[in-house]
Amino acid sequence: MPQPHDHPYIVARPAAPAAETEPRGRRRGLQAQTNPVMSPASALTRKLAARTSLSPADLEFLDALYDETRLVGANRDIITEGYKYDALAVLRHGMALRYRVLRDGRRQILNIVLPGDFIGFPACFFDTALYSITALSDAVVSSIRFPRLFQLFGEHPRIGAAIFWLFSCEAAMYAERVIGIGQRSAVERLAHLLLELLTRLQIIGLADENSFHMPLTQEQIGDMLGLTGVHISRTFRQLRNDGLVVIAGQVLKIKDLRALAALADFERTYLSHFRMSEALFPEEPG
Amino acid sequence: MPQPHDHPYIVARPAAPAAETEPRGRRRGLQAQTNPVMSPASALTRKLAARTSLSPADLEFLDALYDETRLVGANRDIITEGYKYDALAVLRHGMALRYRVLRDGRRQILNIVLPGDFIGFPACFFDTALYSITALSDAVVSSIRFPRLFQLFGEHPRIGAAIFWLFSCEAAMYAERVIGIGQRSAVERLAHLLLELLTRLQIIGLADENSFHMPLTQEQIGDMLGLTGVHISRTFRQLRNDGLVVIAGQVLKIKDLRALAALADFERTYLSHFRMSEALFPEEPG
DNA sequence: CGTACACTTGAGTGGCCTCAATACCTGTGG
DNA sequence: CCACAGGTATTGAGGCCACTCAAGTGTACG
Repeated sequence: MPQPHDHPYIVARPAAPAAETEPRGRRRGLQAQTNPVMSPASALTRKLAARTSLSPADLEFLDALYDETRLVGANRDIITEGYKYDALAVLRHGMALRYRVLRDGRRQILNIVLPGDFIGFPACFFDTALYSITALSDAVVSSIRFPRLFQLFGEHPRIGAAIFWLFSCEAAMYAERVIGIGQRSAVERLAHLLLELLTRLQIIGLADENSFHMPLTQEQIGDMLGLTGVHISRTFRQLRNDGLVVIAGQVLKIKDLRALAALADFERTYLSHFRMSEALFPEEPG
Repeated sequence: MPQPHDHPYIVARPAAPAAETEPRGRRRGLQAQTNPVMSPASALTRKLAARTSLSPADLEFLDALYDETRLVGANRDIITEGYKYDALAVLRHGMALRYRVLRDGRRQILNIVLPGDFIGFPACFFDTALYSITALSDAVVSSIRFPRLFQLFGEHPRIGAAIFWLFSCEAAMYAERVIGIGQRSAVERLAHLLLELLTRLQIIGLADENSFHMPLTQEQIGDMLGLTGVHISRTFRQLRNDGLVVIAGQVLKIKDLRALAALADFERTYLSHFRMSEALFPEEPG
């Protein structure tokens, strides 16, 4: 994957446009990333394999896991609130936002969906979707129909348990956001979000030691943290003035990781605790 | 259980307390559920049966579901953050709070756990618990060890799917709280909480048409909504002045349900949407 | 009758919001 | 090439919602 660092989150685009100064040929064409969609292991497989040991049969099953794959253009809904969906899906490529719009137009972004994350939890377990999910960039989504999901639980218990555990992570991340919005100040929330993004992007190989490409506008960050975009700008300035972060273009670099973590009360543990309890595996498979 | 009316929200107390202002013989709504503590069906079984049809074998399995049962006194932790737990548990009796305390002492209450709710999701799927759960009143907790849980998924797929769905509800409730704290004002949040409590208590038969016993102090409500207890007091006054609610003793009565729901932008659907998708059952069991 | 706890209410403060103006970048079209 | 529009970020002025601090009430309990 030899791309520079313009849009590091687009994993598979072969000819990624370099810097933002360069002229780019076509804007919203989807054709670029079609063929090498997911190289040897998908993001989901990587996430699972990092947490539990998978048998060759498991890996084979994961390779043929998806029922259908579709492309979603940037800024288009993958899931729309109120509609019915009867399959679980996985975001295999690109990024997306899960959000809800209230009657009066206020919007709350619940979380950012990264490659390898599930889409449709908890939506697909309800009769109609509770939230909308919109693609931040061109995205690739694959679906898993329920029969296959249950087959999975029956025949590949380790994968089933791991997926169970991924759902737990999802719930835990919502809970962490409740804590953040409920109790922390604007700087703390922003610092926490930056560290969360850095950590999650590192896990799937889309961030280096201390910098990453910020995929969100300041207004989106505000909608995510219960603040206004204007105030996000002021808060960023504060972080910059304190020498904690540097923003160059759309690349955000964390200059003092320890200080930022201390400010945010960020416990890396809360993401590294995201390892599966061994108790989930009372018996080893053959 | 020999104490007087000090903790009236303890479900199973035979002599339900009266409101302190008016000497009426029985409390409204609390009367019905007094003696049949957990009789014929547990709260969990009732919740499941309301959503899916259970075979006699399923019911029999549910009756013998629990591995051990223990009592927890009021104000004692059922689960403590940072410790390891290797079983899923169900709150069978009493109420509890799930919360996290930050370094500087701020506390965020994530939700209130009612009879029939799971304890230990997502805690038990991590190596150490992410949050603490403390008993509001004397409580009865039963645990389900993992082997039995997996047995359940293998041998009683309908129950397994239903439990899956309950976890989805849990995640969705966290997400709703994010939306509430992130976007709504103090009155809206409080109104929403009151309606959520009313609805959830009604489902398990602990509330009547428009009133219920408020199990939380105002400071606890504040910690739940990201506000201070003082401001909860002011907000309650506003709701009282507007003729929306009445508080007598610890019984909260909603006088104008429609107006309160409109104020809170409360969609009853968001709880009634909590019915399981039929898609979860591609095939009927025998 | 004194302590403890929850609730109420007031006065003053502060964090974040709203409104608004400006600058910048990018793509589009004259 | 420049003009223009749309989206994004920055910065200022003023306002409001919720906070902090504090005093006072009512109830429960020893």
